[in-house]
Amino acid sequence: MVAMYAPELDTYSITKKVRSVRLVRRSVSTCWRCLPWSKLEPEGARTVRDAAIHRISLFNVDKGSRTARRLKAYLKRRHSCVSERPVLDGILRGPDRAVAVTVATPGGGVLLKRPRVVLGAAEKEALKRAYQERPYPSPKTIEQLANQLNLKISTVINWFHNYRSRIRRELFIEEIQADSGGRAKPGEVVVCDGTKENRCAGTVLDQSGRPLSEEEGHEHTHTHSGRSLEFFSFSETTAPSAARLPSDSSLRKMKAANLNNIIHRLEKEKAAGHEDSLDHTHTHTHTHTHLTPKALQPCSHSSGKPKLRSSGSSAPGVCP
DNA sequence: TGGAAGTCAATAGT
DNA sequence: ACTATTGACTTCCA
Repeated sequence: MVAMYAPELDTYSITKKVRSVRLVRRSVSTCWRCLPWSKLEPEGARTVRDAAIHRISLFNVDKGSRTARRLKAYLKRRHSCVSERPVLDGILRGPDRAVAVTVATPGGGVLLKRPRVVLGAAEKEALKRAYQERPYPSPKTIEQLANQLNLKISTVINWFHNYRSRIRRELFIEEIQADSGGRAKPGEVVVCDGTKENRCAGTVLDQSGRPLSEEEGHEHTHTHSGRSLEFFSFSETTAPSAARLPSDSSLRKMKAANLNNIIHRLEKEKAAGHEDSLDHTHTHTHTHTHLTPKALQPCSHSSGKPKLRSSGSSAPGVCP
């Protein structure tokens, strides 16, 4: 029910207003009152569009309310606008309450279905290689990547965000499993790809699951390459569920406890002089085991063009 | 301001 | 029809 998501939405008045001008033949109450938010398409969207076109005051909700924000996000996600001034900007404008639905252009703004960007295999490969080079690319690098791949900058940014997030999530699951099964040595993690397509790209992560940037790798490596790095193999049983992980506080607590455990162990190892015996010849595929928070900050400068390779990979940390 | 975390939804795969 | 994947988005935080 919409009410579950937007309890303050005045569906009755919406129905009344829309019906009163006979904009839609279909039952508006069906559109707004009996369907979950996710099922508003196409009726819900049409209703919004119709209302927008005819300048109907549609939503009697606070502009900053969750309903308003959710509606805006919903529309923004699912529609684009051919108006000169986006419909979205107008929908939630107005005084704090009684937000009016308006349309900027004569003839009515038309909400069009926004096509989903589907990255091609070559683009994904290039992005992954760029990620291996620099998990935290600078804005300049992102721009260059976007240009080279003919993508929007926001798409590249989103891709890196999502990619890091999903790698972290999978890592977390593996660490939880490792903790219970004693299989892996957390903190010394070379995570494979994080996607179904290529699970072995060899990304180096820090103790919190954050991949190091290229610079960080150079600056903070050479410390524990003598250790045996654990290559996680993402199990088919856990990976799919990763996208639907519970997000409750217990999970956070588990993660925090796990990370504390990792840090504690690493510090003990360091105190025991493990680092003295480390091989310093390896490159940034291996990460420092005791990175300071500062060292974990993303680099702020660009190292130039991302090194995109068309085939094969000599990128560091890549699994054979 | 940028990153993490969480969420939504389009699309592909089964 | 259902599920998994993944691009895009939001909020929160340092």
